[in-house]
Amino acid sequence: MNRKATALDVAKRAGVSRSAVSLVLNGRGDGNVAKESQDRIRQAAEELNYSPNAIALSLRNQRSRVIGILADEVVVSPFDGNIIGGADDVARSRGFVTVVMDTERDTARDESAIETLLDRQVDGLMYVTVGLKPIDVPHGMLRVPSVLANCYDNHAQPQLHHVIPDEVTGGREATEHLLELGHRDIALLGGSEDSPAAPLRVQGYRDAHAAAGAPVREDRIFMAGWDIDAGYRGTMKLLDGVSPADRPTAVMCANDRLAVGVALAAARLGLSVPEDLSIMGYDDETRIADTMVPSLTTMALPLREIGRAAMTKLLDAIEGTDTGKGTTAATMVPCQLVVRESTGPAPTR
Amino acid sequence: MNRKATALDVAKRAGVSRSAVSLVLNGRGDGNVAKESQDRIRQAAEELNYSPNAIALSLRNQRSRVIGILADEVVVSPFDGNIIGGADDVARSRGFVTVVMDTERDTARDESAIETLLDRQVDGLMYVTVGLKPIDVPHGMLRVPSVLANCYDNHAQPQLHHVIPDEVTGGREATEHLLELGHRDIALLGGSEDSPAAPLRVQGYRDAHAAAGAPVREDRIFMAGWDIDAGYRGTMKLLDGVSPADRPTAVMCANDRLAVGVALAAARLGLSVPEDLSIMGYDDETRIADTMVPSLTTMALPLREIGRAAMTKLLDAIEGTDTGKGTTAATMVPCQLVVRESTGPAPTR
DNA sequence: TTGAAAGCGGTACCAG
DNA sequence: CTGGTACCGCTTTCAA
Repeated sequence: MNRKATALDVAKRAGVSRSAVSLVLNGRGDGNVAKESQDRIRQAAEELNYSPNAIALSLRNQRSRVIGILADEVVVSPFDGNIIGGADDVARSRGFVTVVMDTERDTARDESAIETLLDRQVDGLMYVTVGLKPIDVPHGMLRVPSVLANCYDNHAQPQLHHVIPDEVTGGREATEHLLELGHRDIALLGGSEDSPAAPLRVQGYRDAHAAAGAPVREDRIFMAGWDIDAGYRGTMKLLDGVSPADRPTAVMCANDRLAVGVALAAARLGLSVPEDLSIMGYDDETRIADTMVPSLTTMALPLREIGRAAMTKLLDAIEGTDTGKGTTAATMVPCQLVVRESTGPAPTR
Repeated sequence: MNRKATALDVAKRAGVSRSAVSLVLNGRGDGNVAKESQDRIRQAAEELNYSPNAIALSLRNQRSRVIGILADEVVVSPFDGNIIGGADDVARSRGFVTVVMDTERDTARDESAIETLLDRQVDGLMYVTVGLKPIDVPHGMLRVPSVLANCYDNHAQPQLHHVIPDEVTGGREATEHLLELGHRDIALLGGSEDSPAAPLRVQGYRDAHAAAGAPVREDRIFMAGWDIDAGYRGTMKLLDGVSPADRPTAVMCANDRLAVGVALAAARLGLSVPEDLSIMGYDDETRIADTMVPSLTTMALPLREIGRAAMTKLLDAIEGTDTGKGTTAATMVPCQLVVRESTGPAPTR
């Protein structure tokens, strides 16, 4: 627990002044410090295992090279973690460090968390949410460069750039996959209206049908919720006791957990997947979609990419690399179809 | 993006010196500063929305009131997030802030992450892992007070206190629950040997049998893995084509995802849960165990409590509240049985 | 009761 | 090429 070496320690050991140490270790030794001293300094630093005190640096430079990330729910979610992972990748590669504060869904803590971060001189701020959602941008976020990831400003005049997945296209491409397999009666378990992602995915579902000239049956669309039991119950309602001719041949789900419920219900009803029924997930949730039996065809959310894009935008703004002021206030990142085993050709009847 | 007010700003506005501001705002105004000045100072601070610069404070006090948390995989896991949540609770309540760095399973990044944290003057360090596991304690952790959560020191002479779940008791109590329901033929899907948790839970399973005088059938124990497909395939091997008299009446799983696989397989085989087969999970994974159909009886990992206990231990050490040096080097936190719908009385035959 | 000054660990400027 | 010095924002000691 002994204290770390300081620049002064290094200077003493090398027999020079602190300023020399600073110059050399920051690569501006040539032309300012004698070659010989440079070597001694570098060696001394090595021996003492010296690295500059980031706190002192921050105070001096008025910038900390720290990006504060405010998450609403990383902590219990397998989802937005990937956003943070992607953001962290980019930050590290550009010499920044991220610190994460999680409010565990208590938005009342937003402001004070931001204040804490601001007191620590963060150079920028990023707000991350688990699901796509509108937020009230905490006041303090306007005081430093900031960006929103997977969420967007609730206000009429958005002040911050946001990066979100392209849910409409995602919903459309998922549906197209099913249509291409010959399905013409595709049920939709659509999540619930409390998430803005749900209606967007439904929109994609409609768009795909329209483009294919396939009629949409409104009675096939259920806003059921997001969990396994909702998928199970929805499927039971849809299929139990229904004659094969009247059954949808595919179910598209607003997330993978719903799809698990659908598969469970199908199994109880003695239906084979995908022979009798194709199941399409959404999210590509790790350890769920890839390990289901059969494994789930799903629309992967580009979480990592969202994090990367948001952080890139943010750092560009901080470092003044940002090219245009007039660039769009939003970035849409495409989702990615992952074809596995739970979807197949529509059964002939 | 205007700069924050400093103590000097407050002093000017109140017409006093910086020292006075410092004294008053730190509660040591009485006896040192005139009542009248005190009021003016407090008012000025309020008006300027002043809060001290944490960076400067850290530099001055040589302590930052920041706890660094190194996580091996929060980011993609729904699990150890709760440990961090619990730890953060405790830290905040005691006036500390936590900053999380995630290495995404790349232990090569451990040392440098710790170094980064140390450069930022963290007052203490906590290492958190997703699953129970032995680790090589990064060198730097010995330089400040540190604690291990959900993991433990690989070395012969452990230097750090660790907080882990009591897996043996967890495995035993889960088994006891089944035994009490009358089950005498309980299969075990035990995860895999690469996790130290697996053999401990198996040990609990054996202990419970021994205590109940029930023989253990070795051919009922499978080290299958941890995912849905492993649970599915294990169950198929166990039950498919086996006459009812030769079937186990319950399956105990090393985690909830295995249990999902078991339920799926049972459904395909036309078996009812829990009437024909009881299923016991482990972990109490959010949104899985509680929303399965039927919902899973499971052994909840005390993740939040682990985080709380570890942080408490750490802060006690930092603040010198720690009572005894000779206290145990480890804390075991009990797991908690959560009874839901997937377990029931053993079928009579 | 108040204000001036030192120092935490750096960096950067400037005179020598 | 070198070392002294000011300053980042704050706390604390000490002298007035």
